[in-house]
Amino acid sequence: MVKKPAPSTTRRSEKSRRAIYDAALALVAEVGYPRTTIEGIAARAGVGKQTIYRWWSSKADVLLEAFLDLSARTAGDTGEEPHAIPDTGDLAADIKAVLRVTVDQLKDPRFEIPSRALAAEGVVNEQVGREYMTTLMEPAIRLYVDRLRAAQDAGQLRADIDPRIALEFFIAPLAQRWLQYTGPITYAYTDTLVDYALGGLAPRTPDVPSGTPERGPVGP
Amino acid sequence: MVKKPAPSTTRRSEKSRRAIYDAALALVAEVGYPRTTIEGIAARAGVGKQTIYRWWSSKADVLLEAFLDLSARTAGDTGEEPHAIPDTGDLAADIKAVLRVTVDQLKDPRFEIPSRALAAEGVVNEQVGREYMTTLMEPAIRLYVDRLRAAQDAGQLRADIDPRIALEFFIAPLAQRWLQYTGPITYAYTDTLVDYALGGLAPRTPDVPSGTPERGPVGP
Amino acid sequence: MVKKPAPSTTRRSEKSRRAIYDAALALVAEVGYPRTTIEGIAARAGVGKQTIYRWWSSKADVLLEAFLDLSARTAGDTGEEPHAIPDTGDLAADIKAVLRVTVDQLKDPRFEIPSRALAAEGVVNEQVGREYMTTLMEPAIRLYVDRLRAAQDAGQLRADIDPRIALEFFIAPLAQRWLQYTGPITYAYTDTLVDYALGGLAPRTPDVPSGTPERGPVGP
Amino acid sequence: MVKKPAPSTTRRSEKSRRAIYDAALALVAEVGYPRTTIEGIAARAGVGKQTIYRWWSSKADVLLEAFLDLSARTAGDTGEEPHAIPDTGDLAADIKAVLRVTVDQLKDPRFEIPSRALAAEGVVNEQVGREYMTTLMEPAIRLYVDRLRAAQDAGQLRADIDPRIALEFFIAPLAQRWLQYTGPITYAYTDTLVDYALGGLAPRTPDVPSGTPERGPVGP
DNA sequence: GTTTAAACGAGACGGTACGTCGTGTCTTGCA
DNA sequence: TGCAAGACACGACGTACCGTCTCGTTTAAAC
Repeated sequence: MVKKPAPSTTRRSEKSRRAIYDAALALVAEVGYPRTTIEGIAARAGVGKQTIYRWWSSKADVLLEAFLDLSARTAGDTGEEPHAIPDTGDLAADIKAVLRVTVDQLKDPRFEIPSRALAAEGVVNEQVGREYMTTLMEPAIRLYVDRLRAAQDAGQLRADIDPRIALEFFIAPLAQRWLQYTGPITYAYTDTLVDYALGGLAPRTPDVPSGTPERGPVGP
Repeated sequence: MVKKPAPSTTRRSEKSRRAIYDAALALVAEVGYPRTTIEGIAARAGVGKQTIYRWWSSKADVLLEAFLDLSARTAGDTGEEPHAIPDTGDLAADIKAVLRVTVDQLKDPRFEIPSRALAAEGVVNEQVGREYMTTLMEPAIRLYVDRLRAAQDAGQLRADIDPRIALEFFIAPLAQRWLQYTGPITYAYTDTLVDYALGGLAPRTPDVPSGTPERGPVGP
Repeated sequence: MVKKPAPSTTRRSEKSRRAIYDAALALVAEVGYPRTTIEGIAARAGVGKQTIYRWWSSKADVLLEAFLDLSARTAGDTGEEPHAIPDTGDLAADIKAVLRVTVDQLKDPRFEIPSRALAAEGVVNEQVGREYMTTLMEPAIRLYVDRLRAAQDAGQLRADIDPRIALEFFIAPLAQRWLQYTGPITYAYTDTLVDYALGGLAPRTPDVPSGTPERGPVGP
Repeated sequence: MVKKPAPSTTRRSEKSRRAIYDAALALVAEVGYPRTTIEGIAARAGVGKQTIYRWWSSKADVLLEAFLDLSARTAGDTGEEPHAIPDTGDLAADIKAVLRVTVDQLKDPRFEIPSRALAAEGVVNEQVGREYMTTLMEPAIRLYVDRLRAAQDAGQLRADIDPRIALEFFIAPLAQRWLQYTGPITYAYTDTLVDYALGGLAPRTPDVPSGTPERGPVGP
């Protein structure tokens, strides 16, 4: 997790690590990311600053790991969403359900503040950004890919669609509204996204069943 | 622009403002946003710190205005994209063309570094985020809405589609790839986005298999 | 006073300087020199650390100046000893009187603790040592030289004596006992020093009135 | 030597002790006393920090013992001065000779740096100061006392002189010049000290003009 | 010759202070 | 009188050492 040269992990104090995670998450939640400081985390965790610098290279790094740990623990508690997207046979309904859970999570302050902080840091710090992508988003993305492939096998999705791109229709608009305040985030909104994405934006013309839709203005 | 109480703007030194804009953009480009400081901007601009604090409330605010000014000047130079999305009658082609310009811009370091910095700040600082949205994104969004409405009038887009949501299929995936390093940004990619979005992801069958309620406008 | 490049002294805050002097002397008196820290001085003086680092280059430097200021102020209050060694015509009595004052001062904790700290620092840090010598000791030394020259003129002191060296007989033994705990410091002791120094250690042999006393063992 | 409670010395590693002495002296010589750290000594000696803390109570303590060991070893090599001040019958010459050796030693960097460091520490830390006095200076002082007593017996020194005080005329001025940079240290200087001290500063006249009570031993 | 308890090297730990940098406010002197 | 220059109180930075505290691992004494 973007570690310092990692001194022999054997002697490492588990208690300190836990305390640091807790302090970091608590402080970010209480005062926000920019006003969370390494000194503050250390003081709150009852830990020397050096203990943080020994194991992590930056504030973002601490928070990333703390958040990952939180996610892991939360996932451990409740088998919420982490294992797979349900496959009831109804692709639209399945994805809508998952997105509703995502909406809830985006609004849960326990998750929102640290993950927003990490996302922001990742925008400007490519290393953190890629780390965030890899450890936090990629697993979820893979679940979408799996579900979409299943849908293709079942003929519910066009076979020529790249699932890696298709899933962006579900999550990217939501992400943008969340990250950039471009609009409200509701169940109705995510439901609509799924409908639009699956059905397409252009009118259904019987004579053009599939393939590239752009063929210029159809004259009358 | 989130100003301080704004002392009588009449006496304001135009020369200082220009110098501050230039210094801010130059520093962000050279050392990145986090290592750009107000002291640094003041020193580089040959200006007292107080002159910055008098007119702006934060580093983000300075940069936001500086970037806006840059955009305005650039737009003034070349009538690039700012006025409207072309309407050749071919919706897909028009949007693809615009997205290609957007791709170019996202990769132009002159724009990328400051706008990425502002986007990051906006993620974590809601005030900046909304300001960024309003002043930088909203104008572009309106152009999309206009073009999509025209397409609806022309029957190239389903009439029951909300253009404000539809346009997110074009820009949100691109934004996410750019902000969060979730994938490469190419012309082929944006072209594909347009195709998928307009055509939909589900196979075109007379009866839509999934339980989506909007089955497209049922012609009379 | 071993200053930093000395930013234009005009803007300097007199209040801060006073507060720093007071805090430094108080802390040294209370907790001793090694446990006096720049952070502590700044906190006690209600001053930013940078204000100290701006004007002085080290803890020793602050204390040296503070002590000098204290000496100046004290001298201003009481016309104690600073102007001259009295000349009653009786050299021995005059020097004994001055040394008694010195003994008192060496035992006054207000002076002892900081000057001991400075002396210690000076032993190991030549720059501080020379500064200490120049600003604190040299003026006193000059007074001794003056008085001894007057005694030479009056025929109370051998004409071939270098006063610069002679005075060391009065102050160096005292300094050594004080600095190195080589013996108790009392009026009787300093009186004895004066007597021994003026009278010499070797027995008085009428036939050798002056000149170099070492002439080998005198036979029978 | 101000030791920690001293765990059973039997198991003690001689090799480590030697390494610590060497490292301490080397570091003090190389970077000076204040920048010599216990961590540094441990690292250089290839020894755990605890091994130092187990046997010594402070940096000063380590160095004091190391220096004492160095002195012992050096004295072992060359029978330089440690045993006695020569007694050729010529008191002045004997003391001058010893002081010349002292001058050489004060200028030998091998001795100067650590002993200056210890002296400085001793000025400010009474415990170290007394230890320094007892273990390093006292033996030498005793030699002076012995020699001066012999001189008294031989009638070369006034019988009413306290040798413990008299010897300070020889070593205190030298010590002060060395510790406090109050003047150059040369053979000529120490020779002069001896001459002045033995002969006295006041002119040799049958009746002593100044009011000093001790007029020398009044013969029977 | 084996056992066993110490001293050992290594180094993580909670702390304190370092000296530097940037913040946002306040003050001074020049133009 | 507005502005550059910059001193100020504040506070976080990342580093260096402190002295304490485990960890295995020698190693020398006691068995």
